[in-house]
Amino acid sequence: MAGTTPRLRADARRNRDLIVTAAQRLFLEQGIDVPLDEVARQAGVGIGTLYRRFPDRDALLRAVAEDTLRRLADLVEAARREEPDAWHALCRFLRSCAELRLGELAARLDPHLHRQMRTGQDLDEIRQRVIATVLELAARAQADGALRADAGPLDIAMLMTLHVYAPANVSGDQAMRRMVDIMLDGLRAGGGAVLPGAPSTDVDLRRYTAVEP
Amino acid sequence: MAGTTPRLRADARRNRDLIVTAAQRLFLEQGIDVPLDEVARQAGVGIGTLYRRFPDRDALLRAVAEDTLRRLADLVEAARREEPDAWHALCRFLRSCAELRLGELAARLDPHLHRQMRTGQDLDEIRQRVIATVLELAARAQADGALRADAGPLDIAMLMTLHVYAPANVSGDQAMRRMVDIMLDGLRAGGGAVLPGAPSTDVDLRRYTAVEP
DNA sequence: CATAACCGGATGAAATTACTCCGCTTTGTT
DNA sequence: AACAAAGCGGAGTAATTTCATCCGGTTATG
Repeated sequence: MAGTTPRLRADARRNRDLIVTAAQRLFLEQGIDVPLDEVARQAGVGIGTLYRRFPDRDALLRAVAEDTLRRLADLVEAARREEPDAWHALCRFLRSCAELRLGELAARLDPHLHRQMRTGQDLDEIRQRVIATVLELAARAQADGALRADAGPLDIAMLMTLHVYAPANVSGDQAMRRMVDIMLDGLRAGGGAVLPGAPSTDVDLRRYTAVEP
Repeated sequence: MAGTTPRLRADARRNRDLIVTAAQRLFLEQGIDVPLDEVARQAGVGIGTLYRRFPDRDALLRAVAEDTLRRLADLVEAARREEPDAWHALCRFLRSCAELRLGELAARLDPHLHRQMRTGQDLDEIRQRVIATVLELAARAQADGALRADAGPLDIAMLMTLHVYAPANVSGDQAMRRMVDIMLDGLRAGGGAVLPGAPSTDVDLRRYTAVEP
């Protein structure tokens, strides 16, 4: 991502963004193997334009992943910055994350990125930032007594990549929101465990987050 | 499904089951558009065998759906029968449902079944049974004061179709189990809502279950 | 042991998807 | 304003994937 992009003409830049956005949506709706023609069509650009900017599917995949991680980082950092209370910050982040389905997208994208190691460094840096911030919030919320003591980072990670098939006439957004709210209720301090089940906190931590390693 | 199957030779029957089982697994792992060749391969039978038993993809889809719904019905009815306490029955059902990912499978399958209405009747009958039993359990649990008053059938429906991308080295089963446990904690009476968000109980009920209509 | 049912995979048809190429349009610069 | 460079679109072709059939050999069952 260094000198490869000396500059991009205004229209080119705009189209590039349209493509990434369309890809993001389609990856979620139809899986990451959607035909690239479809992506171009949805983005409202010609297929040639897409292929010029992204020589192959992997390039597009990486671009989408980078954008996703970046938005994720923005979300969690904004929440941390603007929300004094750690628990509220966590709630806010997880909620927006679910609504935008960013965590899910990242989780789906991730396995496909490890086949191509190049440019993986950039992505990894952002990912680490996300992980660190989320963990910090969780730790603080726990220290404040707001987050259950037996909740682990793994729980947060899973909350981030949650997905439900929304019943008809309920938007995916609403469904996700509701799910997350319920889970946050479950994670709040004060409730005992309904069923035995290991707290799953005894597993190596740093490795679990939106984007699994 | 009436007189179409006068009888099936022992090996034929066995192979049929192998195919359905393999399809079930692959539909979950790779989506319902896996190549049929792959299904045959995983089932350990020739492609010819598959096509003889299931003339086209839709036939296989329907067979898998039927099996899935049947297992779902067995689960919920067994839970209701063997567990005196409604809340515990509900927990048990939702837990096993999540572990086997039956709800998710049903949800994924459902939209594709409505293109072909034939034989839809049989399926619908089972589905109705599942829905009715789950709703009954939920109502009873609520009456017992175990399930939060502001929890709706929609919440149960969503719990059934939940899915998380399990982080590496954590099995999907474990992940699902944990998620469901947390959500059940959240749904238990006693906790207040973390965030506003409509209780989503004000939507038509009978229509939301594992298999959305 | 006879035969009807069943098995498997090689095989060709059909559909999907990937990717290139080039004449025309837009942008930004002098 | 006028020119050069960068960008655009999509028709068209190649490659791959997927579907679906057919038939010689095999196995269950009475």
